[in-house]
Amino acid sequence: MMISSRGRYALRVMIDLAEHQNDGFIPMKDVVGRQDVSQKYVEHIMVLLSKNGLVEGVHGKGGGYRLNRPPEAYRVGEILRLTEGTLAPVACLECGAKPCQRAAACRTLPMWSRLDHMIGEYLDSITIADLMKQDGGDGYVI
Amino acid sequence: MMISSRGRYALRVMIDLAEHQNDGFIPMKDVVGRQDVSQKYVEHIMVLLSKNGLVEGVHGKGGGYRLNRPPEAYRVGEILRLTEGTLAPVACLECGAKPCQRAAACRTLPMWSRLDHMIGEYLDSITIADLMKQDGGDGYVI
DNA sequence: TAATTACCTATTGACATGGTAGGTAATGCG
DNA sequence: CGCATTACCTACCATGTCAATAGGTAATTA
Repeated sequence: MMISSRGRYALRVMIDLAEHQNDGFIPMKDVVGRQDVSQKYVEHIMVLLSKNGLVEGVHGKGGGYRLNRPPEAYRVGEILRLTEGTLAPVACLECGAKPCQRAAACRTLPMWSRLDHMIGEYLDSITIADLMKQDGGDGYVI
Repeated sequence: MMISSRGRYALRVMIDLAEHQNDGFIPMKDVVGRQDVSQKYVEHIMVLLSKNGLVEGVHGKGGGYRLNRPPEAYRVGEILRLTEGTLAPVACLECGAKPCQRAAACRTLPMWSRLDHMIGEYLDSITIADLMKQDGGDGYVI
């Protein structure tokens, strides 16, 4: 298993914010009520999204969070890389991994590398706007 | 990160056994010496592979492990599903997961489902025989 | 001033991972 | 037979992450 609750919650919150983007700043209390996730846990995630400029947070009454861009300008890959730390399928491909001695002779590295590219390209091809449609954007629901 | 050392070690051992498939039963001591992994840890993995019929183990002097099939008859996906337990990118797609209440309305499920298919199909398209070639079988090294 | 809301720091319990320890059982060889 | 060799078994351990909770502080509005 690759994507943890942290990343999945982040996506769901972002979609929820996108669906209410015309309502000004949305308090987390509302989002959490709709999405049925732990408020205290989501708070941590929001700090991450906020510090990295994906959303803007405003304190106090009438405050909450708001998207900083239109939904079609958020790639799923970007959000997941931020919340998960990496999307690499194996440790040796993680950003900042110590170089592997065996890399040159490794029989499996090309496979991992190609898998990494596939996953990254796929998740970068989808935006929050795509996820607002139930079918994920291509009309085909599995 | 999706594939742990357990799965990566399993693949490396299987490749090593494939490369020495004409030498009869190969003791783990030899494989571990070549692959530079923990013998005690690999022992656990071998029991799993053996119990599931991927390899055959023979006790005593002159014993060791041997592949039960030709290398081209092992799909990487099969080995990884066995050692990792699942290849699903999210918990709700794991085999035996409790059904999610939100599935019907879930905005992200189609995406996860498609990603799951992509990963599975890719890893099932590669065999141990492919991995014995340095380039992974398509002549293109990233 | 009070209510509301984001944000901060610390802690927790559960679990998986990677590995070690110390055996037992089977097999071949001298 | 006895010994070395090898797979296999059970148990344990250290570390880290995950998901969540607790208990605040700071900013903002009414």
